[in-house]
This record gives sequence, C-alpha cells and structure tokens, in this order.
Amino acid sequence: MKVFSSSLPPPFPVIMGPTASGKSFLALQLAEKYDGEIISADSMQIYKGLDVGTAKPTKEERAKIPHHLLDIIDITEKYDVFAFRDAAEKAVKEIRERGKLPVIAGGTGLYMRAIMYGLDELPSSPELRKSLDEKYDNEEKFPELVAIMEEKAPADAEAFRSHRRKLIRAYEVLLLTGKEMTFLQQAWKREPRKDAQSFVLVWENSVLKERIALRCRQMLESSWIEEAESFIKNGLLSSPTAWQVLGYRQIGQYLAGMLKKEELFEKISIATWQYARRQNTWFRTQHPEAIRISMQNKNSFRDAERVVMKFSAKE
RNA sequence: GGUGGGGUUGCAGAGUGGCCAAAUGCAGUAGACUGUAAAUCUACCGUCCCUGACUUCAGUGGUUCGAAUCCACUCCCCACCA
Repeated sequence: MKVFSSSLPPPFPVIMGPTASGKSFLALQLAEKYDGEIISADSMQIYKGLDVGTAKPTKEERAKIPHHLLDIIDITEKYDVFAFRDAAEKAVKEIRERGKLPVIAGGTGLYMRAIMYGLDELPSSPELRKSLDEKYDNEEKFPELVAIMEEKAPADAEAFRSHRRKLIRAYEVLLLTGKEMTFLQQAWKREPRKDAQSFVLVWENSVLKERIALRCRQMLESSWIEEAESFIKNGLLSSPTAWQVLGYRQIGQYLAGMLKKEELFEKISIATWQYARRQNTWFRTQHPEAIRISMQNKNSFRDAERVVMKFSAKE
C-alpha cells in the first residue's frame, strides 16, 4: 500500500517522551527493522563521557545502529539549540542521501520543537552577549537591566523580569534589532514540518514514576557515582552548559558526605520525576502535531512500533 | 517510677490570647518556555454552593467577648535520672 505521494519523501519518525519512557529502545527497534539511523535529540547526551548519568545508548547498541549527535562535544564547551538544529538537519540530510531512514529520538523539548517547527533567525552576537552576561547575570546588577528594559522595552521587561537569562537575551536582541523580543515572537512560525511525523510516548504517571525510580537505582548501582566523581573533579559543575545535567550535583553532595546513599537515591529520583513532568507538559502543550502513543507495559513497544510505521515511513 | 522537653495543615518546621486556614522550606498539581532548556520561571496547594462560609493545630473538659496559643486531666513521643 502506498500512502504517500511519490513526489515527497516519506515522513521520517520523530520519537519523543519523558525520561525512561523507552524512546531509545523504540528508536533502536525501528532503526533495525527499517534500515534507519538514529539522531539523538538530547541536550546532555551530546557531551562526551556523560554516559551512565545520561543513560546514553550502549557501545553495543551504537555498534549495531549508527547514532548521531552523541558525544560530539566536551563538557568545557558551550552548546545551544541553534547548534543542535544545524547539526540535526545536516544529519537528516546525510542519512537520506545514504538512502536510509532517519529516526530522531530524544527528550529535550526545545530541541524537538526546533526540529518540528524550526527556529526563527534572530541576530546574535557572542561578544555582545558575553559582555552583557558579565555585567548583568548576577543578583546585584540584574535590577539595573530590569530598569533599562522597563524604559526601553516594557513588554519584554514584563515578560522576562524573573528570567534573568531571557531578559538578557531580549536586551541583546533589542540592541541588535531595535525591536522587542515579545514583538518579534508574534511573527514566528507555527506550522510543523511536513517531512517528519512526531510521536509522544505517554505513560501513566504512577508507572512512569516506577520506571524512573528503577532506572535511577540501576544507574547508581552501576558506575554513575565514579563517573560523576571524575567529572566533578574536572569542573563539570562550573562548565558553561553541561553543569545543568541532572543528578551529578546530588552525587557531589553525597561524595561530600552531605547525603546518605538512600537520600541520594531519593533526591535523584524526585528530581528526575520533576523533570519528566516538565517534559510531559512540554510535549502536551508544544506539540499538537504529535501522535500520542499510550504505553502500558513492555508489550506496548510492539504496538508503538506499528503505530509509528503506519504514520511515518512506508515499509 | 522521677524530672524535664515535646505533640501544628503530606513531611520538616514557625507561630505562645485577636492581624491564623495558620510563616517558611520540601514534596505535590497545573502552566510558561526560540542562541545555557536534564536548565530557568509562574500559579495553586484544609473543605465548600469559594470576593464569602465551614472544619482544623493529639484528646476531653475548662478560663475568656475571643484560644494553635492559658488551665486541668488523659493518651502518645523524646531526653535525662532512677
């Protein structure tokens, strides 16, 4: 059966879902069966060496199926959505040129939206931004920026007054374009791309919570603590962007004797759960284009695979 | 058995006569999100017929116009002494 017009390439699947929802597993199954390659859309798995803590696909899995955008930068480097978008689009193009099926899987909402809806080009100036960060990215001076913005860009000031980073970026954009961020945002695109179909893996809260707890336990019992110790020694917690990874900070507290092992487990499970909920909110509200696949247990993966293939690439 | 300190809304923990449905933190729930996003931020968070009403601060009974706050007894917890 032919579902798609021959002039268009079949849509490739984009799998999203909260942590521990089984995205990677599903992506792997799909890639194996349909001659695909996987593109990871994960803001932390891009870092070299953060393996256990980010539940990165194993060496074996990666040997079986090519994975892209894993281990591409060092924790000392900065990364952002635009860099991701460019890298991901390039990977999609190359995989297609090889005649293979791109399968995107990941949990970083913003990155997912960048793929499905694109990003709107806004000017940026690393030098300007750097100086603005140095000046205003602290408790004491930030109020001055708020005052400036209230004067020059009241709508932005209102929208971002409690988001330091966002207000600084808004100021950067204001200086570069003379326009308010909130004004520019009105013109941003809202249509999802046509050459991909996105899916969200949806688990019932209680079940997902259990999966998360189980996985946190396993991660802590394997070599996560050692991994964290060595990365913390190498400055992970004061790195430009990688410091934001979940869990490593808590392990640092444990290593410093501030937490008992069980408390560490509790803290990490809770933080991971909170993260999963934010992800679910994102996918629910930011991705109306996505097909929601309800998951009950391990058997659901078979059904999920069927759903994905029905709506995306043809067999 | 004796002495002292306690029992507060899921947890921790303020509050010692009215401004208390009760600070604050945590957890929980909903939401926001375009160059740091596994981050950051917002709202709600006793019950209800929800711009007001009702039931709460171990229990019972008092004092008082009025109590989580004062008194008495009861039950429980902790510390120390025996």
